[in-house]
Amino acid sequence: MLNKKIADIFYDIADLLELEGVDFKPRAYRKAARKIEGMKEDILDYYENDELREIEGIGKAIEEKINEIIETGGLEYLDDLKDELPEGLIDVMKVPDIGPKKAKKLYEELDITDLDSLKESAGSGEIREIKGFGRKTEDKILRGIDMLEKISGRHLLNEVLPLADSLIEYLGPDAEMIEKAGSLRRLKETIGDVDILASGDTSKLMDSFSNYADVDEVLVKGETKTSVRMEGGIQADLRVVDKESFGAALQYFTGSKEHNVELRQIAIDQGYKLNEYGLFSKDDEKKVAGEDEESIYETLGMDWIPPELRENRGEIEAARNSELPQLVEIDDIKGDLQCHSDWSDGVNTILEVGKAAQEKGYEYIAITDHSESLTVAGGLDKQEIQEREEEIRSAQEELDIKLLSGIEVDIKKDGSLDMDHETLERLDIVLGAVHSNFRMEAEEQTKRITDAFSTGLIDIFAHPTGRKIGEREPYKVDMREIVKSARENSVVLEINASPQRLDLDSLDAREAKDKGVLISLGTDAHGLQHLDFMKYGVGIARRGWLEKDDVINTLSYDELIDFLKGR
DNA sequence: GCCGTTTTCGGCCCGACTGTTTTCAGTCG
Repeated sequence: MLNKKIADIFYDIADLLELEGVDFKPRAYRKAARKIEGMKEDILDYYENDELREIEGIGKAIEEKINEIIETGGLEYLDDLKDELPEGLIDVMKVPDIGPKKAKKLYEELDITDLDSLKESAGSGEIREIKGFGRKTEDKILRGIDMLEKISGRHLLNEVLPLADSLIEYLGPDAEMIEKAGSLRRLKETIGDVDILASGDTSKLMDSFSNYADVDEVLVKGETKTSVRMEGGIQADLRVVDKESFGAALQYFTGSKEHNVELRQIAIDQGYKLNEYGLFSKDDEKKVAGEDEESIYETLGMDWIPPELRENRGEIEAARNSELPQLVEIDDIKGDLQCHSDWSDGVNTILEVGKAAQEKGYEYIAITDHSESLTVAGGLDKQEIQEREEEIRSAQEELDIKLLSGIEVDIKKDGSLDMDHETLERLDIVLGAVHSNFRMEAEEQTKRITDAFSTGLIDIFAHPTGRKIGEREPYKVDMREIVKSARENSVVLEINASPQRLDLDSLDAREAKDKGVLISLGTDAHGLQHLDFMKYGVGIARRGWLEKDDVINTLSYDELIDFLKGR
């Protein structure tokens, strides 16, 4: 989509300008990028109607740049910036604790131009010799690079899933059957590459696939498999199989590897052989199943296992005993329990958020703006919360769904809450969250959080580990203690559905469920398009074995209000 | 670079923390 492309260009410009030490411009470009990225409308419409300037954050200069991008496909200004400083420095800045100043200094002093040269220099110990740097910084750089490498080559769900869906739609007419496979079908938090399985006219499918508009380069093109690299560096594989083997291939290519190893062993034990072509009897090599997945699982004496559970974490045994959970589904979700309005750092008005939620068919949505101490996000004080109340009331009059007046209140370093208790008690819903002092020791951090729980004022603990995938490690915390305290204080733990958070992760979510703690799903939307993140949260919930009753978003509005009042 | 108006340029979010210093710069949220 063009909005995304333009936004990405502006983000790059902002980074490069920051490296040059330019003031304020980066902020202007980021603001414009965020606005464009978050718009529901196609920016092309604004361009065609000559209305770009009406978008907040777009003035004369940025309008001209958008025109240039639309008309020429590129932007000279960005090319010039890249000539002045190596593009790889943008990656260097992704290492925690390296910002524009340090990145530029590393470039000037040690000729570090990208992550590779940074790693080399940090490893050789020459970074600590630079003024302003030291041993600790050097260590931290090495650890930071490690983290980045761990997810390098992997992509967030929200980058990959829409891409896979449009590919499937595009290939659909040529295919008799077509499905996502791999970690994408299992809805894993990060995705290596896009796996698509199809049956139909092989050569036609392969040709269509390699001629897809977003394909940058065809890597492999063969009889059964074609691999391409798409715009943005994501690799996509298309495999074509016979219709008779589709189920077996889908099972095989969905994985996980661990699940498949276990399943194949079970097949052997029962006198079968399982591979991507089917389930075969060992005696006469006759195919006994394979056209669909269900027949394979059934023949092996178990229920069909939803892809999200296929991690060899007990699902096979449960399937054999017909004890698989009835996993929560997206259609069970009646509302979104974390989102931000323009009262804090969201881009949309409360009414806009409410209308969008209404269009999604929700019964309710919680407006949970930040509290005062999160100044970067324009957090609200007591007075502003009261003023916001007015707007919520008037928005409510125009809506068929219910707005919950809420807050995402900061849990301060000492475990106290960043808002007076009377105000919190008056609100419909209170999310507590940690946004500062990430580096406390586990014991201290845990106490901070459990102390906050014991105020009795927190309904939901938001993004419980604070991780940002590929950007920030979770803070150190004793999750078992948190879960225990949540149970004791009737605090609900959130699965934050934002694809870069997905926090709790599926393992912690399952642990919470096992200990009798309820889960809430919140998209943490800062723009309307983020409301669509709910499906990723549901994915994590499913991977965490959660059922409808484990998730409070499945409650009707009345039930939810009763629950919040009664807890 | 945008915005808003004191209509022509000044203000733009800023406090906490860390690691490096020896009183502060850089990063982060």
